[in-house]
Amino acid sequence: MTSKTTTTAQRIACECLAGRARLISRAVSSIYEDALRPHGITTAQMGILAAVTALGQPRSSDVAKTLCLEKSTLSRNLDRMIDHGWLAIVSGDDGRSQRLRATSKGARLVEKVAPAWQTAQRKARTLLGEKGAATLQRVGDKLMAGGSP
Amino acid sequence: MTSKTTTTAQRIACECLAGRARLISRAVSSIYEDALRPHGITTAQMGILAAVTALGQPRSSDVAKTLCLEKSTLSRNLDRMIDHGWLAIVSGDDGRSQRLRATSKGARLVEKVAPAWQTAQRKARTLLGEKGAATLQRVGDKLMAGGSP
DNA sequence: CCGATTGAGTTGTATATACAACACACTGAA
DNA sequence: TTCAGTGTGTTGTATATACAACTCAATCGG
Repeated sequence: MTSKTTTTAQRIACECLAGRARLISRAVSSIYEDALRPHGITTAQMGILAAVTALGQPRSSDVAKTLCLEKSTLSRNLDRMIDHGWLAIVSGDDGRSQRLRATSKGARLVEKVAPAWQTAQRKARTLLGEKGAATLQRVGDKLMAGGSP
Repeated sequence: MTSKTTTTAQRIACECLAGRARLISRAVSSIYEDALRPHGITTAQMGILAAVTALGQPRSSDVAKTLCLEKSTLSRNLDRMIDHGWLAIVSGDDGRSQRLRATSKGARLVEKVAPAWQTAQRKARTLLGEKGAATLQRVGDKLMAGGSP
C-alpha cells in the first residue's frame, strides 16, 4: 500500500529551494576552500579580490552590489584582506566614499592561486554536471545584473 | 576596438562556480529569512527541523549526512533549537549516539510557518526561474543522495 | 546659512559554517 | 582482558553573513 500522505515537514525537507541553495553552496565552496587553503585565502576573499581587480578601482558599495553582499559583511571581509596586504584603500575625492584597489601582492596572489582555482572549478563542474554548472552560471549572472539600476 | 585580453581576475570574477553558488545561496536565503523572521526561526533551523521531523528519530550524524553539514555546525544549531524547545534528545540504547525528535512545539511551529515558507518558495521560484529552480532541486537531490554508502 | 535627508562605511550583536582537537563509549583483535 | 581503533558528539577558534544602530560627509530645500 502506497502512502498518499505527505507531511508539511516532508514537503519542506524535500522541496525547499533555500535548503538546496545552501546545500549546494556548502558542497561547492568546500571544494574551493580545500584548493585555496594552501595559499592562505578563502573562497569568499578570492571572490572579492577578483571582483575588485576586475572592476578597477571600485567603491566598496559597488562590490557589495555586484556580489549581493551586505555592506557590513563586505566591510569586515575587506578588513581582513587589507590586513593581509592584498587590498588597499585609495582615498577618493569625496570624503564619504573610498576606492579599493588590489595591491601588487594581491595581484600576484591571484596569479598564484589561478591553477588551484582552475582545478577546483573543474571538480565543481563535475560535481554539478554540465547542465547544473551552466544553470548556476546563468542564474548567478542574472542576480548580479540586478544591481544595474 | 574590441579588447581580446581577459585577465585572470576577470575569469575568476565571471566564471567562478563557488561565487555563483554563494551568491545564489545569499539571495535565496534572504527571501526565506524575511519570511520566517516574524516566526522567530531562521532558514537553516527550519531546514534542520524539517529534516529531523521527516527522518523520524534520526541521530545527529544522519541529519549531518543528509544536509551535508559539518557535525560541529549542526551541533551548535541543535543547541539553539533545543533551547527554543523545538527539538529534544531521546537517549538511545547506545551510549555514544543520541536520537533527535521534534517536540510538539516544534511540530506546531512547522505547521505555523508553512504558509510563510510557501510564499517564500514561490518568490524564490520566480527569482530563479522555473528552469533554475528545477535544476537547483535536481542537483541538490543528487548531493544529498551522496550520503547513501 | 541651516536643518533635513541621504549615502557610505563602521560597529555591536547574533547566527551559520568549518577545521582541529578533544572526550567518550563501544568493538574487536591479540 | 586489555588496548588500539572507530564512530559520535562537543569545544576552541576563525571566518562569513546579516540586521540594527551609529557616524560622518555631502547635498538640497528653504
